[in-house]
Amino acid sequence: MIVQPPLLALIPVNYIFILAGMTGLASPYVKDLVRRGFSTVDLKRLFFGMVVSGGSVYSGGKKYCIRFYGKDLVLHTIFADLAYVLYNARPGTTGVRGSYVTQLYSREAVRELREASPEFETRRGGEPSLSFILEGGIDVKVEASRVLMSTGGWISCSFVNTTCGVRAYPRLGIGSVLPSNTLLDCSKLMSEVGLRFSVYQDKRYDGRGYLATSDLMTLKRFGNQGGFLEGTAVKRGEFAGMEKNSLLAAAVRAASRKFSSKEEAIEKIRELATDEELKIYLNRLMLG
DNA sequence: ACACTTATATATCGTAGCAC
DNA sequence: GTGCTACGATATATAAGTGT
Repeated sequence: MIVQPPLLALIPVNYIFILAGMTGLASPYVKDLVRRGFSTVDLKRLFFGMVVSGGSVYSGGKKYCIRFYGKDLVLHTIFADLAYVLYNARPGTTGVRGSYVTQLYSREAVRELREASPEFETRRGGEPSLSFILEGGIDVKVEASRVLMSTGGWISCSFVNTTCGVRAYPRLGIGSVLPSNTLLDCSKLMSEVGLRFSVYQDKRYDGRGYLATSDLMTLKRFGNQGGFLEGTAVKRGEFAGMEKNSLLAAAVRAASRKFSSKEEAIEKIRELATDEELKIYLNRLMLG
């Protein structure tokens, strides 16, 4: 439960920010959320979601710090914007070996996060629930699914040999060794926004696992609901560096085709993905 | 508030292999 | 042979302190 002075919490943030001209927001994504009338509570759901799936809390002595980690700079911008809107603080971002850390120093934020997700203690075996997201309406859930997929999710495309050629095999997933509680909440969230995942256990870590699917309907639906947040990239493997959404779209289109070799399949997917990136780019131009 | 350090838990993927 | 599920490697991105 996110506890707030009741009235203020439900006033859409845009009333405040339209007046303020939305100055100081760097991320188009957060601007858009504000424009769409997301309330403070809803933005907190997304903010805490980001922290739980890709950050940490630290409080010791007189220090209160919430951090966010990851290689996608856009996500740090979003984290920083949300922190600004919610706590009127400007977290700093520092680069560490090709990745980034963004640090928010706010006693208030730490208190509220601990309240919303008391089980969140990543390296002490905590099993954070996502109830603070599941309590929200459908709009937040859709956005939360995108945010979580962007911080902890992955898209990959591998290949299998068949007698009549090579077939592409796309897979969409989230997590790797998430605790079962978190995993089930995650799965619930996804199914509530129409995405069907299977739960897989990682036998090496008892009770931990991930969600994954190669169901084309789910891949397409996820894409139609906005997919990964724009600007997030594939981090490893054959398609490292590629925009996640481009690979998603390319893999969906390649899934029903046959190729003469793995190399040909990879090349074709690169081509399709470049097309997608062009489309995204043109779209952005047209939207201004 | 920012920057540095460090160990290791783990994120991310490739592929083997099952059932049908 | 297709469509899944499970397994496992491994490079390193995190997570959490600490120093200033």
